Amino acid sequence: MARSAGRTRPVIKDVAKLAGVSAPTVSRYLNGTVNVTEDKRERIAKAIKELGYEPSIVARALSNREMDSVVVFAANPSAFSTSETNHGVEAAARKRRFLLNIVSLDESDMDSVKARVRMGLSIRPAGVIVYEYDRAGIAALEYIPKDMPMVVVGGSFGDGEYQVINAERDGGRWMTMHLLDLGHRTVFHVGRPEGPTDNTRTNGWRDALKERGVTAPDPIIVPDDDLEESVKAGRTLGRRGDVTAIFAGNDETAIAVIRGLREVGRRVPADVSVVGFDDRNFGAMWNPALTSYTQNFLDMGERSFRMLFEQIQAKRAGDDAPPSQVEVVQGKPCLRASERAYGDGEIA
Amino acid sequence: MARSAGRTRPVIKDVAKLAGVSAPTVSRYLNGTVNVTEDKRERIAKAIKELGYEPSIVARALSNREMDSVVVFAANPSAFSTSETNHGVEAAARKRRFLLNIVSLDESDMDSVKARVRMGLSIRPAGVIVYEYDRAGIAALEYIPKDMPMVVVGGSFGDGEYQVINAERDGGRWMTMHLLDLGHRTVFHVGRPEGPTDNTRTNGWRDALKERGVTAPDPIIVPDDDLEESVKAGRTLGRRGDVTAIFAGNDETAIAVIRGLREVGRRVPADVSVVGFDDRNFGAMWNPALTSYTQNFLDMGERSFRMLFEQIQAKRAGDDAPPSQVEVVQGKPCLRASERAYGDGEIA
DNA sequence: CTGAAAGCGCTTACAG
DNA sequence: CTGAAAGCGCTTACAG
Repeated sequence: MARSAGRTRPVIKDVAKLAGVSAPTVSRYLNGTVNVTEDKRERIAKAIKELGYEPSIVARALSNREMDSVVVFAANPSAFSTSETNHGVEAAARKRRFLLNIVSLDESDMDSVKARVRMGLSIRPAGVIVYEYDRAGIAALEYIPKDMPMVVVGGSFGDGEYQVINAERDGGRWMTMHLLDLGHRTVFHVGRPEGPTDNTRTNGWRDALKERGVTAPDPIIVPDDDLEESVKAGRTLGRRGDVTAIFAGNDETAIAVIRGLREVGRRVPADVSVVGFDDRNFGAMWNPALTSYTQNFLDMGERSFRMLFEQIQAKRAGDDAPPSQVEVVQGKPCLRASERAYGDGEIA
Repeated sequence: MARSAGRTRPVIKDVAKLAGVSAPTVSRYLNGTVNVTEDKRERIAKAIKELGYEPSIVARALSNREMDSVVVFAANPSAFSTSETNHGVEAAARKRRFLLNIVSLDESDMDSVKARVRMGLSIRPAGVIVYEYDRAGIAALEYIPKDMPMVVVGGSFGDGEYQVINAERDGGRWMTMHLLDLGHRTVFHVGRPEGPTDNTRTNGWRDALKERGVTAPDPIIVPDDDLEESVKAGRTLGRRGDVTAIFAGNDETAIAVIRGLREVGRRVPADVSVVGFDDRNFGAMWNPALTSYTQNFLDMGERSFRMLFEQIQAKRAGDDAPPSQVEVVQGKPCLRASERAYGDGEIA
């Protein structure tokens, strides 16, 4: 547990003195705003190295009225999707020497959203990223000044200007199509509450059925974290003769549904095909190994920062904002053993 | 997607003018460093409210040479333990109006540790929290100045001054004891690579066996994320006649071990008891429902910040640093159905 | 191309 | 208790 000795950090003036130039010249060298003659460049570089100088990002921020920092506003901060996206943002930000601030939002405390956003903005970040999967994220938008570079992650294809969307809806559509392609007449759905955006798995399921011209059965919506309800949904569906394929809103739900199905004597996948979503929670080791769909949140995070950075650069250069854009980050299916073609049942 | 209009924020001078006092007086009111007369207090409070004034944390930071911010250094940023601890830190920090910066470390890129730490320190945070579960975390310590308030999370009971430790080792000991209490002669272990601290599950397993005077069998260490190896370990152990109880280093491993055991014809828990750790990944829905051990990372995060804040306050007040301390955050066992008393096998 | 001056928005001695 | 002044460490017009 060695700790280095605490000596006071050198400042720009120290560098200037050692290099025999003025502080503004060092500043210009650092920021590349104006040309600095070659010999001075060299002396400055040498001085910086010798002193181990690192510019104060705080002083720079006060001067620039803006900090080289992004703040991420996210409800549900300990979800895998959130932390993995954060990680991607941080990695991309670090390359530009931007710091990441995390401000959590709380779905169950909507009153605090405004205060939290203001607190996050109090460092005057260069830009913000809002995870718009839920009401808190959407509420946050209202408090973010219009001229602040911003990108919205994960939400709807609404009227936002800069968005990075994940394949929630596309994925749901894909999984449902897959089941339909296997010959199932229709696909039932056990999903989670939908939230405020339309980029949802459940909508993807609806899309697929609609495209194939089959009427969507009523979806069964189970509260988050209530596995017992999902087991019950499995039993309910298992007792019906016409259920041969189920798209579950996530892997936990799928596994609970399978349990319910078995409790009423249905085999998976022999009698009923069940697929999940997220590819988390160890579905690959399940019996049968669970077919699922995985998303690339790391990539989403990186792309979000890059999209934000374009806006920041344009703003700093005094240019027009880049054209608005929506990037869709595709996930991919993980085909395993929990589903099968319709009619193959007797073989199992 | 409403965005509020961007007007420029009021500064301390605006408040001073409106309240009919000087800026330093507003500052004193805000920081409570010196008494301000009642009538002025009221006028200032009114002006702040009227203008919607929020102090610039950046300007304050430049003046104080310190920002109201904590930086967390953590490798493995998308792990549940990390993000949940972060969440706790953030929640506690927010109460003190501190911001949270996240800087990820990378186990596979030890060369970057120094640069990342320096970058994190470049905002001059009031304190830092280092997650010391791995080599990168430990390496980071070296670059943090001695006079910087710091708390170390999760690591060993080493020579650190301020530590918040989770129940890795205690938990491992508890689970092993539990199996021993059920009458098993010994407990085998399939664990993950141990890392650099001694606060590990595997050490807890050793502790328990030692306390009971039983010689520890060789542990089987499987690489992270290599489930096949764990399945293999299950097969290997299953072929031996003397294996009746296994403590797995986490739930994934436990489930893979169970699979291996079954492949060679052993029943769980009838023939072999298996327990996991972490209580993640849906072990409760497994068949048999997996006995495991859960930790409170949220609480760890909150405690870490509070411990840090004590140091920060002392430093700012010019007082001596608080006495060094180690807080151990206990987890708790989740007893389910994957283990049973030794000798009950024939009943199953 | 480069330096002296002023300013970003606070806080902290220093007088009163 | 309170105000005028100076300073935190940068950057950006403004002259040269």
